[in-house]
Amino acid sequence: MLKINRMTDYAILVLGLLHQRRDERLNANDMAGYLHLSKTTIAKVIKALSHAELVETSRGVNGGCHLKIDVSQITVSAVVEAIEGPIALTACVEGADEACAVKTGCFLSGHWNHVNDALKSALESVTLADLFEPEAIFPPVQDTSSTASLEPAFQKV
Amino acid sequence: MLKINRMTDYAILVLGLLHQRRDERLNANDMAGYLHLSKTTIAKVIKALSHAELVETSRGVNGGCHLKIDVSQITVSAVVEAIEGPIALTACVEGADEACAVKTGCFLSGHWNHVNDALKSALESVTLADLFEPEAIFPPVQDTSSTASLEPAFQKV
DNA sequence: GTTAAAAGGGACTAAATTAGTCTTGATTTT
DNA sequence: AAAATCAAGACTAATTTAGTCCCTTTTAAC
Repeated sequence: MLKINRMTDYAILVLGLLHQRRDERLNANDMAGYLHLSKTTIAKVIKALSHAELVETSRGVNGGCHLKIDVSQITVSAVVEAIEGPIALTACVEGADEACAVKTGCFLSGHWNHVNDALKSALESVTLADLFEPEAIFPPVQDTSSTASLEPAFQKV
Repeated sequence: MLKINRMTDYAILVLGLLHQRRDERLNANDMAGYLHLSKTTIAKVIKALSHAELVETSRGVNGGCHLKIDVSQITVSAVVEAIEGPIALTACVEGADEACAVKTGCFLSGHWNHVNDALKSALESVTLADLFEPEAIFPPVQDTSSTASLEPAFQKV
């Protein structure tokens, strides 16, 4: 159905949370509480975001994670690529994980690149700031301990 | 990885074949031979294309299938939608198969629509004619019987 | 009419992908 | 040292996608 996957959804939530609490340093456990996701899943997302240099992490006691660049500079495309790898509609597209086996001589060769580029720039034209918009992204939470009071933006199926 | 799925690939091959041999009426069996795919898989693809009114089919002896409209009027988006259903990056998007469970009050609500629209128009801006281009799409085949001499444009993994 | 060749529809199985968990190791602060 | 935290990667479970099969309907040819 040409949809982004769940992990990418989560990543956007994580980035939204980090944006809202951008003067704090949140660890995976905290985020899990806020977002009602398991710590390990959050950890996996953070790993990818860190790898893509969208967030900065620090280990050890009081370690955690914060945004490396402002959400106005993070495109949807960047998040998708951070989690799902290069955007490549088909194996025929340059930059695909595994090259199309019949590339040479394939009658579609090259044409998919156009489609792909169009798609990519569509995703590049929207930043997370556009996505989140003005005010109150997440309703403020008083108690960061046991039970978080925040509903997930996307329901866990 | 945000890729179109295999069936959509096949659909594009089928449409390419129907375009090349547009004054014939091809049945699933013939196409299977040309494209090195199983008859049942082709049948499935045709079913969807027929449903989307991209091809016209006729049953019975000497039945088969041909393009309903010219490839210059078939967008990549139309093919994707024919096979994979409405283009909806997330459940938050209007027209998604199953609505986002927390739509009301979801802070991302509406914003995904922009992203999705951008993406959709990217896919709408390219027709199959653009994809196939000028000449010889499929190398001419002399013998339509047992062994087809045509390589598949996408390798079956 | 009967028969054979086709598509239509839908259920089912198998394969592939994605999500989620767990375990072990490396860092860093107290 | 000890505890908290991220890093890496293997592993399992869940979900999705691909592919097959069976039975029905239609239609041309005999």
